[in-house]
Amino acid sequence: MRQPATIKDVALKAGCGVATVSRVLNNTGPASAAMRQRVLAAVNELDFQFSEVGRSLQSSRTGTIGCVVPSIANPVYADTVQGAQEIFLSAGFQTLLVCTNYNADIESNAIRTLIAKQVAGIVLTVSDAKTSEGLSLIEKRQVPHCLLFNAAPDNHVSWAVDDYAAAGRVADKFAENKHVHTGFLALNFQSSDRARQRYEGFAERCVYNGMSKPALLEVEEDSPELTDLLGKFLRNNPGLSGIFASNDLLALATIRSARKLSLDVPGDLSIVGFDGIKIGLMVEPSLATIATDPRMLGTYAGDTVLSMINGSALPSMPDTYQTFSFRDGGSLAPLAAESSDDGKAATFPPSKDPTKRQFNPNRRDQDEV
Amino acid sequence: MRQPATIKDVALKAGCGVATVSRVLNNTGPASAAMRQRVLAAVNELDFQFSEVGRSLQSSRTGTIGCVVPSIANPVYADTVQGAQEIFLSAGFQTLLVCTNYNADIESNAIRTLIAKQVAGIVLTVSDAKTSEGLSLIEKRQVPHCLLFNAAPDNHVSWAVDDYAAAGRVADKFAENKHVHTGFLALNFQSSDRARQRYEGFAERCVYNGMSKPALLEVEEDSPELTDLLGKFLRNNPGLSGIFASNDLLALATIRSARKLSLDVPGDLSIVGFDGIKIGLMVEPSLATIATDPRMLGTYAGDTVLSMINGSALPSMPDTYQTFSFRDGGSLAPLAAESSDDGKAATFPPSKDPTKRQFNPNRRDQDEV
DNA sequence: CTTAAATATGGAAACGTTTCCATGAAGAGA
DNA sequence: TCTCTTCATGGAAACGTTTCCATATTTAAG
Repeated sequence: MRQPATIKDVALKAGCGVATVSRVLNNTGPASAAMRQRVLAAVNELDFQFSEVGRSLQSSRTGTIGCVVPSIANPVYADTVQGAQEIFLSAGFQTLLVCTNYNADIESNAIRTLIAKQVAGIVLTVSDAKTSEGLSLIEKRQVPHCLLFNAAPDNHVSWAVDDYAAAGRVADKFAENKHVHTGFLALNFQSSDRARQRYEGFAERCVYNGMSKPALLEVEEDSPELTDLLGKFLRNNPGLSGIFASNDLLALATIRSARKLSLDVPGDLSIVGFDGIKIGLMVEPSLATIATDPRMLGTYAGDTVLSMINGSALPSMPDTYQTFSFRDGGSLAPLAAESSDDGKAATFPPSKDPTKRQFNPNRRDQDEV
Repeated sequence: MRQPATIKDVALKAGCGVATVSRVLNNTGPASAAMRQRVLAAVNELDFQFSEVGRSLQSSRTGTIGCVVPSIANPVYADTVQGAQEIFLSAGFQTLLVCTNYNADIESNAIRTLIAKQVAGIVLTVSDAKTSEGLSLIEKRQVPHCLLFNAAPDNHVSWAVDDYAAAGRVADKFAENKHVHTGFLALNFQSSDRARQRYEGFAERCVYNGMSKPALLEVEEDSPELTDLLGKFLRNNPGLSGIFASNDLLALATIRSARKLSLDVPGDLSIVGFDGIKIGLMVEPSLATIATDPRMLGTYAGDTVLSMINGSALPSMPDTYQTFSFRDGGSLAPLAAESSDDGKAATFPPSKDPTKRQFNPNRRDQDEV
C-alpha cells in the first residue's frame, strides 16, 4: 500500500499553504477563483483524499460507533446489528463490529479497545450486565451507549425484550394447553443472563399456574448429540409433554431431534421457541414462539446512541409497540385429547398415536402483551 | 463524555517527560524501578489509556480492517462476516462493517471512507465486480483486499463459490430427474452479479442437457406477494415442473407459497435452493440445494487479507475443499412416475395430470403483480 | 488620493503518540 | 582519580489535519 498524498503535497503542488487547501476543500473560508482552481487541479493530479486519522486527532471525532454482540451467526443478533448499522451509516457513522462469542474476556478487551479508538458511542449486548467489566469501563469513561437485550441496570439505557415476562407468557400458554410437566432447554446458560432470565420467568410462572417446576437441560453450542441428550432428558423426566427452548434455532433442532426419536411434534411433545425468526413460519409444523423484532430493537438502540451523541431527546418506545408477543404455531398443542382419548398420560415412550392432534389453524391471535 | 487523560497528564503527574511514560508503558526502553513505579501510579490515578487515534497517526496503522457486504440479514453474509471477524479479532484487528443493501452508491462511499480511515485491508462483496467504483479505488490505492462471493477479475483475489458451475450442477440434477421445463427465481437480479451468474450457468446447462431454457422470474426483496407471483408464473409457463431459487430463503418461501397454491412439493413441483443454510435440513421436506460454507469462505478471505498485510504467503484452497456441493433433499423428486406411465417423456407440453396439477389461484389477488 | 474595510493567504499551534537524539548520571576498568 | 561505557531521562520532531491569527492584497468609501 503506497502511502497516499497529504495536504502538504497538495499545497506544494498548488503553490500555496496548507491552510488554503483545507479551506478550499472544506469550503470553510474565502479563496480566489484562481486559487480554488489550482488546488482542485492539484487534488485531482495527486488523487488526494483527506486522512480521517489526522482529522480525528485534530477534531477528536472518529465518525465511528462500536457494536458488540455475542455472535451474528445467530440471526437475532445479525438482524439487530443490521438495523443499528443502517441507522449509523445514514447518520454518517461507520460501525466497528465485535462478536464476543459469549466470552467475557473478549468482551472486556474489545470494549477497552473501542474506547481507546474513541468511538462516538457503543451499542452492546453483554454477557452479564451486572458484572460486565466492559460496561463499567464505558460508564466510567462516560461513553454514550445503549444496551441491547440486557435488562438495564441503573443508569443505563437498554432496548430489550422482557425475557422474564415473555417466558412467563410461555408458561401460561403451556398451562392453557393443559401441560403439567415441561422442560427448559438452554444454550449458553452460564454465559447469558438472558437465558437465565427466561428460565426463571418460565419456572416461576409454571409454579404459579400449578404446573411442576420445569426440568432444565443445558446444551452445548449446537451440539450434534442433541438427539441423545434429548432422549436421555425425556427418559429422566417421564411425563414431560412440553419443551420451551431458549431460542428458535434450538427449538427447530429439538423438533428435528424429537423426530429422530420417533416422537411426533406436537402429538407427543409440544415445543415452543423464543425469538420469532422468520423460518419458524415456514416449517411444518410452524413453530410456536415468542415473536420479537430484533431489527427494530437495533434501530431504536442506534437512534438512542445517536441522540446521546448529539444531545437530543432519547427516542422512547411508542405505546403501540411491544417488545414481544406470543405467536401461536403448530408445534404447541393441547394435552387434553390424550387424556380423554386413550387415558394414558404422557409417559415415556410417548404414544405414537397416528391420529395426531391437529393444531387449529383458525387461531391466529397474535396475543399481544 | 469527559475527555480522558493524555500521556502529558501522566508525565506531569509522574514528574517526568512524555518519552519516559511511553517507554515504561510500552516496555520499549530502559527505566529505573522508581520511575516505573511513579509512572504506573500516575496511570492508575488518572485512569490513563493510550489514544489509538494518536497512535494511528504516528504509526500509520489503525488496527482496523473493513468488511463490506450487501446485508447481514442474509445468513450467508452473516456467517461470512462472523468468520472473517473472528480471524481479524484474533489477529488483533477490529472490523469496520458496512452493509450496502445492494446499493452501488453506498458501496462506493463506504469504501472511500474506509480508505480514508486507513483500514489495513478490506474484504468485500461488491454488487458488480466488473464495474465497481469502490473496487477500482481500492485497486488504485493498493489496499490489501480480498473479494468474497464475487468472481475475481484480473489482479484480484477472491474466495467465491463458482456460481456458474454450481448452477450447472443443479441443471444436471433436474435433468437426472427427468425434468424438462424449469424456472429460475431470482432476488436482486439487477444488483447482484451472483444471481446473474447462477441464472446463466443454469440456463446454459439446461439447454446442454436438452431441457428447455428456464423461465425467469425476478422477485422483489422478500415480497409478500410471492404466492401470487408464483401462481401467475406457473400459469404463464405451463408444464413447468421444477424451480431453482437463487437462494435458500427464497426457496423455502417458494415451498410455502407452493403449498398455499395447493401444490405438493415435490409431487407437483420440485424446488432446489442455493447456499445450504442449516435450516434447510430441518424442514419437511428437506431442501435440495447447493451446499456452501460461507463461514469458511469468510475465514479464508480474512486470512488472505491478513497475509497480504504482513506480506506472508496467501492461503490456498486445500485440494479436498470444494466451494460447493450438491445436497440432495426431499424437495427434488424425479418426474419419472408420470413419464413412465404414458411414455411421453420429452414431449412438449409435458404430460401432466390436470386434476393433480390444478391449483386454485386466489381470485382476489389474481391481478396483483 | 487617502483611509477603512473586506478579502486572500500563509505561518504556526494544537490534537496524542512514538522515536531519534542529546545530555546527565552512574558504574567499571585503569 | 580519570576516562569510557552503559543506563536514564527529557526535548523535540514527525504523523495529517484544522483553525487562530497576522499579514498582504484588493475593494469600497470618503
